[in-house]
Amino acid sequence: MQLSKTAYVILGMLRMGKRTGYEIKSLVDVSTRFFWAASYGQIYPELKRLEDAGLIEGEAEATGGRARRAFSLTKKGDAALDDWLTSGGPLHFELRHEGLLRLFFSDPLSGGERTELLRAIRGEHERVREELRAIRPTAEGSGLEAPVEVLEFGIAYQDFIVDWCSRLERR
Amino acid sequence: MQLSKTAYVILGMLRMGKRTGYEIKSLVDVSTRFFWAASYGQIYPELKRLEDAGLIEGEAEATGGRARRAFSLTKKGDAALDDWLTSGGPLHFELRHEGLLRLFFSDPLSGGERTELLRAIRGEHERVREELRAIRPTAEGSGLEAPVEVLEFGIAYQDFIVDWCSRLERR
DNA sequence: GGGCTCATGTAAGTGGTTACATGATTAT
DNA sequence: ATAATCATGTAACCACTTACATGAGCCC
Repeated sequence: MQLSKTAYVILGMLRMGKRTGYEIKSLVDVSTRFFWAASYGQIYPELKRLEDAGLIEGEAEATGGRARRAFSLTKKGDAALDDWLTSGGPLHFELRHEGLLRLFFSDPLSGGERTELLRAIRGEHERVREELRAIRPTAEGSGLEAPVEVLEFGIAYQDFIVDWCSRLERR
Repeated sequence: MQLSKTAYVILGMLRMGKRTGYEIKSLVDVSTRFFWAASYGQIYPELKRLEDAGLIEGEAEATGGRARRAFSLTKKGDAALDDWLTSGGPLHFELRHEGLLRLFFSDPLSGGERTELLRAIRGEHERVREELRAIRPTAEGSGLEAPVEVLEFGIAYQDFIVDWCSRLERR
């Protein structure tokens, strides 16, 4: 029963507590997004698949508002998540970075144009860094350790790229 | 005439000289791959589209061996590449990192299991770092500056992640 | 009344990978 | 002889994004 990585994002979020698809998406946007994004177009169909496979179960909650279905892990889903977390095998890693791509081909550009490009790349990463700093309180308030550590990594990671751009700009 | 990023990879590679689809793929694998990968399934159809759009032109070379078609940039293709290199707008940036994802959900794991996970992540990045170091001579022999700079970034980047893993492992 | 957040979904499209089919030339 | 490399391409599939449709409740 080959699950996609995004399926594990959902299982992981559900282990932290019963949640709706909407809540999962909101959580992803303030946590895993910078190293694993997910859209509604993935989440809702995946919830359906996971439910059909018996890894999660949804419960209708008529809270007066619009109908909502909150999901929780079944024993089977809990086991599947653990299996994935502790399994060996290669860890998928992929980077797509248009800035580096442009820089790679930048030899024919003028010095000014190259500096401008570096500034643009740095700007993007500064922006992401600020976004990550903004969600720090949320992560720290969760009571969990790992999300904070990963977030700190994210901030340090953006810092690293920002510094590298600055250094190159000065040359 | 919206071009995909991968189309620009092709245009960029062709500006460096006339090349076949096979050669482009080989070049990508020893240069842009770690921040922008491309497969034959993308390259050959994209070459066709670019030719139809008049951005590149192919010339059959009957070199005795199997029929091969080497492509070069047209003026139009050259201009399109320059436009992209100097245009403003947001730079697409995306990371997918299964290791960080697992780490994010690792609170329920034992200390040993978490350390094992960190070691696995570090191992992957050490492996990529060695691959990048191995292609250093190729980049340096190209006579171009930018590819070397970007490669050095790649190595430093892998180093950064390796160090971060080591630090966490010791805790 | 208007805009925001909560909430659920789907359809169309994009971008990309994997696996396959084919075959000549070159190196061991 | 046989394995690796050069070389071209396609079909099926997968993962993901974007845009849309719908609508209730809540705050100003």
